Amino acid sequence: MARRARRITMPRYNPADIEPKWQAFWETKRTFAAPDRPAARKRYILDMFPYPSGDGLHVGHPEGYTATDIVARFERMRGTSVLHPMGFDAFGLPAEEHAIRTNTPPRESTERNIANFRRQLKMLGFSYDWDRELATTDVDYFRWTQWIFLVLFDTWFDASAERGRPIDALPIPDDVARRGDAAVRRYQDEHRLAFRADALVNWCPALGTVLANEEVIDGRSERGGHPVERIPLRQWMLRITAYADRLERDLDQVDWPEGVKKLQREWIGRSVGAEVDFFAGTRDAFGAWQAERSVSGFARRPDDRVLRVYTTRPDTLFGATYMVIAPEHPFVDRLTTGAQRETVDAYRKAVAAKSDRERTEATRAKTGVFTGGFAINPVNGRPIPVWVADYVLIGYGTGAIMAVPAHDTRDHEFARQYGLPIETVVAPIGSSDSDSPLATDGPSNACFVGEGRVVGSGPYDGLETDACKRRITADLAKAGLGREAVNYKLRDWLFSRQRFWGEPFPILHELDEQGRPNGLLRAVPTESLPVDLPRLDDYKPHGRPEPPLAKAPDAWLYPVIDGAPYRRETNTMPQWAGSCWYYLRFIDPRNGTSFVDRDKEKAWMPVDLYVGGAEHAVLHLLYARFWHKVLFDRGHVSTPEPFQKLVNQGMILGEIEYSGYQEADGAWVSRIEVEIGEDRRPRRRGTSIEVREVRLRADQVEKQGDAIVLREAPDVRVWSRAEKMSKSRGNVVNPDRIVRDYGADSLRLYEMFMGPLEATKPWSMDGVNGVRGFLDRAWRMIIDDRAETVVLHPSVVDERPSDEQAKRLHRTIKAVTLDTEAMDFNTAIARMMEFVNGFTRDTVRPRQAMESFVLLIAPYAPHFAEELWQALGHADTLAYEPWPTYDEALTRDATIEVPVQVNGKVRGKIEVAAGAPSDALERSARTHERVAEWIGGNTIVKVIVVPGRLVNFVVK
RNA sequence: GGCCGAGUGGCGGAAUGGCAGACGCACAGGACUUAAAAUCCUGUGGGGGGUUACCCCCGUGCGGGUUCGAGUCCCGCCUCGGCUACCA
Repeated sequence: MARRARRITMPRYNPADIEPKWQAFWETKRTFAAPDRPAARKRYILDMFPYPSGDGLHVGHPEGYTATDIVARFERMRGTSVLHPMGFDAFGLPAEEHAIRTNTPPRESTERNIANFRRQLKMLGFSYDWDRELATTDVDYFRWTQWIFLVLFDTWFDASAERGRPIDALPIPDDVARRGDAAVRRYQDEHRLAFRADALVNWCPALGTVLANEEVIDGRSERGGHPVERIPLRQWMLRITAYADRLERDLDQVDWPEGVKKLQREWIGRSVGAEVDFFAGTRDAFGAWQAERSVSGFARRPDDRVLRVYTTRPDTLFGATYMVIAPEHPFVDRLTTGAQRETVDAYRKAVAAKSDRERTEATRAKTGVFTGGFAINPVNGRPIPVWVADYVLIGYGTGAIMAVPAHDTRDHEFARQYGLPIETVVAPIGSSDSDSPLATDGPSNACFVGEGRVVGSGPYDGLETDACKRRITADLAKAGLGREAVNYKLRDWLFSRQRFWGEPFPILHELDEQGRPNGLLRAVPTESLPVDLPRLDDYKPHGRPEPPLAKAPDAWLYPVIDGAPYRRETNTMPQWAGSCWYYLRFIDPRNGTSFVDRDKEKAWMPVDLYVGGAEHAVLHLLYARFWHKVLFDRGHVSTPEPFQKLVNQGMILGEIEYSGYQEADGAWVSRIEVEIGEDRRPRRRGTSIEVREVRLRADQVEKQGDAIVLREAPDVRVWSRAEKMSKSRGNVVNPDRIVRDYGADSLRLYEMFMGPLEATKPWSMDGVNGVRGFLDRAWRMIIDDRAETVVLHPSVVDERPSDEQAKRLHRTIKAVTLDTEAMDFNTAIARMMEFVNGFTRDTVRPRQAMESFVLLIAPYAPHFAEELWQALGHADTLAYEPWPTYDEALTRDATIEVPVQVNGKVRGKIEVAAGAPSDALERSARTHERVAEWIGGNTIVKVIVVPGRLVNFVVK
């Protein structure tokens, strides 16, 4: 027994021994501490830091982390100065919910969860510089989050210079200045990048708390299913819209996946069109108004008599047959006639009760009511009815539209539903074909949203869409009735949350003599930062629609500064805040006087490689870019963009599962006979017979042609698919278990070997086992597994590699180097497997080749490599050993095999010298016996020769 | 509905427009063993032919196209996955 135990623990590859050993080594030697400033070439390699949930890491985390770790270790070995830090995005709802449930401060559970995450990350052997670890919840960290907020608060956007500038530099109009100091301060407050405005919040009376959007599902609270109301509350906003153009434009500078750039562009949603004023008065007064406008020009703000719309299709103005205003539009009351008042009021009330989600449910039929009022189309003087409908949003454009049902699908749907006229004003170019929508559906029913030629529009007839847009817009501008306008889908960022577990705003509200806020704000002086969270007696909701911090002790809530009493801002920042700038703090995490040292920032920024999930493609990355640009404008950072290269790792799904469907009596139902009903329950197609999904084992099914069928009943098709890992499906893979059973290096290697980093891939336990088998074989290639201690395999000797071995070695070095650079980790691993397969067969394994191999695999399986490096006689870590180099000449064969095709089909192969020229190739190919047979008596029409690749005879 | 991505052996996947299926898993056969496990070796897209070396046909979701040549490029579809949702 004793002998057996020794055999297993020593010479066999045993990750349970060597992984903790090397982790301890790296930690005590501070192997991966990054220099303050890079020495030579630098790489800042960053992971999107995790939210430390109570569940710990799932296998998706190590995917991206392993990828960046490989790049970091690879770069260090190439002499690059590497900054590779890790931290925790630790504010968040789950911790607060836990706090409410258990009445313990959220910091306690947060720190427990961080400790668990840290343990798991260290167990995987990532080469982070742990000296730089931070959490967004650290008081030392959010002190600077608050400081940056004050930078935003101190900045206004100078549109003419297109950049943020100090609020002191904001020009104050004379009339404001004349009204005194308070008026000036209010004017400044209105122009800050951080400002306050009324916005709707989700207030749940039953829970007595305000809910985040993600806590509201179908108008009810996620917990308990209680109704949620939308009530207005004074909120902090960040003026991200001011940066919309730059956020869009600067996407050209970064090396990001095109898909992510596109998502951001669409989220910003820049569109160019026109604002047009419709006179909302009588036809008689219209002429006078027109005359007035032709003198005064287009009004900066529309007065009470006009309804202003935004359109991207001014060319369709003649087709506007009605107008729609949003239910929240201030003109609703004015336009509503007595007869319609009751209907309109009822409609608005009904709409107000609906959640955003209900309102935007696309499958829902459009609703709306007529106001009884009319407005006059400025291009033809025709009065058209004004409706109220919730398909028009108050927050976009002007909150009012001209409806052109012939050329807009939404207007078309609405018009058909309420019997409003549809008038065609654009004809598709070349529309005489029978397949045009106009021809098939009849002009009055058609909806053509494309561009074409203008018809039925008086003087504009015959123009093409673009030309007509320009002409009409210019004509309207001349008449003072319209102007070109740009709009964005992007809205200002609602930045406050009614939560405890977030960064407090460093803002004070001035109080009047009665102790009530007078509406004037004061920033907490930067030397008084941080504003820490107070300790609360309990974390239960207080039942009022205001933040939990309103429950804070008076000593916190009502500070006195310079003898004046203030009330602290009680909102907290959203979770996004901390992640907007953590990459900067990593550069200088313990700086007590500045958020980051200017020189260090200059030396390390930008982040060269940023890896994370695609779920952050828009919000996190857009918010961080926005903050970065503000800091850039104010001279605090040196680069206009924070993240140079972005890579999204793909999702890891559960193991492939097979499932079939059965009726209640056990009868199988083929997959194609199953449909999912409205209630999301599966039933037999076209019937009401419910069927249930049954999990099948792999040996119960087989593949027949394109279909997977039941082995016992081959006419029954079944499903084969991999699902997202989820607790409810029971297919979650726990990294702790994988590390225990296979080792961290196997987990790392497997996740990289599964497929391309960016692809969605199913998990496979057999795959993990297979990769472990590779490490076992590689171990035995170098270590004598029959010895009592870790000693080299007798085949490992100090000899020069044979020519054949040298070729294999140099080819492996080349392939692994290029693949690692390109982040093609799966193929790099395949090349290393080939190396092991080759050298395992050799009984002479030159030490030099073995050492190179160990260095190549080091970024991928670092513990494994360190142990072998030590066995090969090295005392120190290999983390900074020079990356192996290859000799291009040694990777090449002297002679190569070239396929010869006849009419594109391979009919033979010829052996030629590697550098053989075309004519030699062709000559050799012609002599090939079987090729000659295939050419036969035909005439050669053409010969294609690609030197080194192939010869192709085209014959007739 | 829109946008993005993907469809290649039994499975995960590989392939600058140039020999489809590298590498791994699984499976099968063999060696070692009293035996099993482990390990090592060999084979493995489908179909057909041949005594062996080997040869032929088909094959990258479907239908077209460009090209001497297409998994790869273009057009039109189908299926699956992800994201998104009336932005005028």
